[in-house]
Amino acid sequence: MYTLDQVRCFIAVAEELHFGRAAERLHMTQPPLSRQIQRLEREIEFKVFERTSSGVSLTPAGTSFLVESYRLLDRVDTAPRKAKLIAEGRIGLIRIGYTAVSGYNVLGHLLTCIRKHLPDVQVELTEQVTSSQIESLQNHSIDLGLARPPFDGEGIISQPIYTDNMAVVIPKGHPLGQHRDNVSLDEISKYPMVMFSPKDAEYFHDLLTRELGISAKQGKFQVTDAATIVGLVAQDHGIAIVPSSTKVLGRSDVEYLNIPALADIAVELHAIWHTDSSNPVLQHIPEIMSDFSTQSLDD
Amino acid sequence: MYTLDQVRCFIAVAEELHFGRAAERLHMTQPPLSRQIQRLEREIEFKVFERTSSGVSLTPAGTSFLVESYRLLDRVDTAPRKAKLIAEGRIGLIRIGYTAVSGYNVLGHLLTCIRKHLPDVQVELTEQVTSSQIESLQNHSIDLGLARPPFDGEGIISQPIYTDNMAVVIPKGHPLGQHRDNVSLDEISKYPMVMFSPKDAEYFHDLLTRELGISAKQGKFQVTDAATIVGLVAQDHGIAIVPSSTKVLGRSDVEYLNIPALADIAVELHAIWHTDSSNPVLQHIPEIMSDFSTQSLDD
DNA sequence: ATTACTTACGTATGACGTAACGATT
DNA sequence: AATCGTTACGTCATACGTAAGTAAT
Repeated sequence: MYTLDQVRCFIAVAEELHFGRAAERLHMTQPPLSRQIQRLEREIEFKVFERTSSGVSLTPAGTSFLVESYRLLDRVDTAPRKAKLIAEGRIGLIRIGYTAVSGYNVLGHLLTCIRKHLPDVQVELTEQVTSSQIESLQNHSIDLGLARPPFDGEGIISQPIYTDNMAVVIPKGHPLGQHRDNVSLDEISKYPMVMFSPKDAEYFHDLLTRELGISAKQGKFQVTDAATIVGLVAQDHGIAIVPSSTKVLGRSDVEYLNIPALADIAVELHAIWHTDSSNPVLQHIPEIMSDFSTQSLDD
Repeated sequence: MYTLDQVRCFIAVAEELHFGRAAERLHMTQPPLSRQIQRLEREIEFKVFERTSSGVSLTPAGTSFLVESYRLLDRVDTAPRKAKLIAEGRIGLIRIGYTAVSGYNVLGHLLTCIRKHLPDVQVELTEQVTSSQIESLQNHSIDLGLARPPFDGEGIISQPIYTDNMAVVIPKGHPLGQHRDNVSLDEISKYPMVMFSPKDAEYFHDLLTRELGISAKQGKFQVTDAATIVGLVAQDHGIAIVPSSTKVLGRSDVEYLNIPALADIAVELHAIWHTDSSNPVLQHIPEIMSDFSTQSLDD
């Protein structure tokens, strides 16, 4: 097999079309250069130069081999640097799972931070409920999740990234709208509600039932996706308690009430990842998160 | 700079994760292998292996460098073969200029032959009149042309590829249609004609005026493109004498007359190329042409 | 003690440089 | 005669293998 030195010799001669000058450029004398070329030609089994009376010229195959040689040396040069960048997590891919609600608000800001810190890292996004994200993290089919507690999977690390609060959403013109922002929970309990699913929206479901004492039976529908809940509310299928960030859905057919009973209820979104993920991009999560937390998310 | 031998050593150890076995696979002993890896690590300035008590493992950067190494060695392996194939004209690009009429018929068959002989050669097609093809050949902006004589450019080589004949084209329902295929030239001269342009369709223009003695003045329009001529005939702007291969245009609003006066008029299409084209694909023109000539073009 | 990688040292392959050679203008 | 690439030959660097060393189980 031929060597990189031979390729470098070849390129020099091909560029100079003169063994003497090429040797000079390579800080060597003609004879060993000549031998290197001969050896290269023996290894690759074709002549790269035509040695005529009037000088040296590339053969057709040599001409083609020259461009291949450039590419080869380029790869030789970039391979270690690229490997280092990959290992440092500065280039590569990060696959992120996110809950639908986080997509309304937090995700965009997170992507901005990622872009800022790691401009050459590709991002792949998949909408997934929390339980599915944990499974994917353990499969190693995603690298990072944006999810709601609890995280009971093995090896899952979580860090709070954003705190939202809950609000009552009612259809436009609903009687509760009259009292604006000063409604008690008891009041609300009189109306049928669209509830979060206990399975795929465990966090919100438990929050409503446990923390607020709302009966699951009050819900005529059990829905996973907050956007769907708001949609059902708009179409008069009940009222609901949803994260405030659903406001960015921008629906004009609903109203939000920031009632006192919900004022102290904080709903947390966490970034989660797996301890033994091999993706080097995750190294930068701390710096990205700390940058993220300095930004205002209000809109 | 690191060497390919070092890369091969690295791959062996990375695959075995064991210096001893890797050395065995490389038909050498552990010490020099160990030194090769050390040297590699010194050259690329990062450690590729973690030497722990419990054995050898790849560092993150080493893991990335492994995939780069595979690609590198792959290129080392393919570069000479690729160069040889390019030089032999078995892979690469051939840029072909063709006249509009040749596109109706000959071009397709030629491409079939090229595909058959040179399945891995890409073909780029540009419609050009003969004079423009010659210019492009001299510019080296095309490699091959399909054109009509004469070829008076410097260094142009031509070879006949297809012989067509001329036919009278008349609009459907035209009085000449009654006599079907038994019309004299004199008869035709009574009707206004759509003529070929003397500049961009020199070959056909000269054929009609010189060989058949048709006066240029008989033409109300002078047109470059045969398809346009047939279109104008269809719309009753005159009759015309055009190559028979325009029949493949498939227009039902015109009729063709194969009159005796045109029976012996052969119109030739040539493949043309330039002596000092550097495109190695042209080496295969002879074989392609001889294969082409054994095929029937009638449809 | 054994296993496995690294360091030390002597040997040999091979790459360089000088010198001589051959071919062309 | 001069230029330029190749062959011949002696020297030195580099890479190998053997042997000894070191660290961990």
